[in-house]
Parts: sequence; C-alpha cells; structure tokens
Amino acid sequence: MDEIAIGEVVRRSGVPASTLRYYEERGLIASTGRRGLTRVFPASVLGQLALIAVCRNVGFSLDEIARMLARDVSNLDRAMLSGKADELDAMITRMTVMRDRLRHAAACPAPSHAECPAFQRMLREAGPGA
Amino acid sequence: MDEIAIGEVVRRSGVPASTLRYYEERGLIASTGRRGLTRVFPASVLGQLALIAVCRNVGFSLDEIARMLARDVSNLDRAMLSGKADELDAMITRMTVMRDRLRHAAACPAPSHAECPAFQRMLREAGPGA
DNA sequence: GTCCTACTTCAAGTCGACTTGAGGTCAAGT
DNA sequence: ACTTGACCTCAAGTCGACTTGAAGTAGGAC
Repeated sequence: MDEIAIGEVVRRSGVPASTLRYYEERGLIASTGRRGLTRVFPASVLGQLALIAVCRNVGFSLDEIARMLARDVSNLDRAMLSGKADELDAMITRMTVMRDRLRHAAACPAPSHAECPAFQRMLREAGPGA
Repeated sequence: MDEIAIGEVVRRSGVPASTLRYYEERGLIASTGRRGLTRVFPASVLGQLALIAVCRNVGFSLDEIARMLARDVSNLDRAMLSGKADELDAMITRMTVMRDRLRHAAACPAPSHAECPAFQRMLREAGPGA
C-alpha cells in the first residue's frame, strides 16, 4: 500500500489538488499513473511535499526546487543548501538591524521621527539605491 | 530652491520615473504642480522616498505605507512600527532555525538527507500545514 | 522654424505561484 | 437508470508592484 490517490494526498498533506497538479506539471512531483482518471502518487510524495514546503519557506523558487529534486531526491545539492543558508544569514542580519531601528523609532522620545538620529540613520542606510 | 523636477528626483533617488508616477497615483507621494507638462515635487520627496524604501524593506505593502503617510509624514504610527518589529522578530526566529538546519544538512555526514535526524526534524517542523 | 530631449497619458504586459470556472468523465450507491 | 461526488482538462483570472510601449507635447538650442 505505497500508492495513494490524489484525494488522500490532499487529506494527508493539506496541499490542495490544484497545487498538486500544478506541481506535477512543473516537475516537482510525479504521479505513478492513474486509477481511472484519478492520479495516483507514490507514498513518498508526502515527504517530498514536506521538503518542498521547507524549501519554499526559506525562499527557494519552484524552479530551484525542481532543479534540486531533478538530481536526487534524497541527496540534495549541498552547495545549494549552504548557499541558501548564507543568503538567509545576510537577510537575518538586515532584518535584525531593521527590527532594532523600528523598535527604537516606536519608543523614541523625540517629538517627531524627523528629529530622531537613529531614525535618520535608518533612512540613510536603507534608502533607495541601497 | 525646494522644488525639483521629476528628472532630478530620478537622478537623486535612483527611483525610476514610472515608479514615481505610480507612487503618486497610489497616494504615497504628491507633486506640487507642473512646469509645462513636467511634474514638480517638493524637495522633501527625497526623504519620503527613503522612508518608503525602508518600509518596503521591512515588508510593509504600498497600501500600508500610504495609510501611514496619510496621517502624518513625520510622526508615523508608533503602534504600527512596533507591530512590524514584532513581525520581523518572529520571522528572524524562523529564519534562524532554518538557517541552522540548512547548515547542518549541508554538512551532515549521513549518506543521504533521508537518514539525517536533523533533516527529518526540519521536514516535520516546516512541512505543509505548518 | 524646426529638431531634440525630456517629459506626458493611458492601456496593456510581466512575474511567480497558484486558483477558479466551465464543461466533461467515471465508479459506486440507491 | 440515475444521481452524486470525486476527479479530469484547459483556459483564464488573481495579486502586488511595477514596467513597457505607443502616441503625443512643451521648452530650449541652433
């Protein structure tokens, strides 16, 4: 019993059928065939969907994910993984700075943000062209 | 000399003219009038564009920004600010966890990710429906 | 007076990741 | 026999934030 129909995949993964069909079309998952008209997937599709969700969460595009899965499902490209970890790291740094500045701006005693030095710094650092 | 034509705003802010017109239409910035056909903006628009860039950076939508600017340009809604800081905080936490897991997966000595406990945990934690 | 350049408007196109809708098929239950 | 419900395909729509393109114009240099 390692084959499950699309309806069951929906029930067990929470991913809508339209998305499953879309993912199949995009080459992220593969059905093993049909039972009547109905798509049948290998049970392993559930793990793959989990993996896809993780990847989407950390900012991979569907194309990137498809490329990764195309190679070897259980042996993802390690360089790609650590590259994405680096990207995340950079983003975390930027966001942390922003969070602190926002926090300050929210608590700043200056009568208006225009007079707050930290707020000014935020504008300069994150302005357009940055 | 506190009025600048759109071309100069483009030069000094790096924001394309099409975007400036779009922002004006959406109510994020306002021109003071025309010189011939050409839009003229108050010099303060440069600071506003910087602010808009900051806000976009931390995830405000144009609608949110427009609403904030509509109240009082130099006295942004502090509750909104700290609310966004909280959102950022949560996102930073999630991303940090992910980064560590990715880092591990990239360095993991297990022959395939399928056999790596940390990788499994990542799948469970960030799977669909999470 | 005419040519260039920087501007204008308005409608439509783009991108990613899906969703929605119309119209059709198949297996099972009554 | 007929209805129900789960599934199918394919085309088109959605959302946010812009960009692109066509067709037109005002102002300044020569």
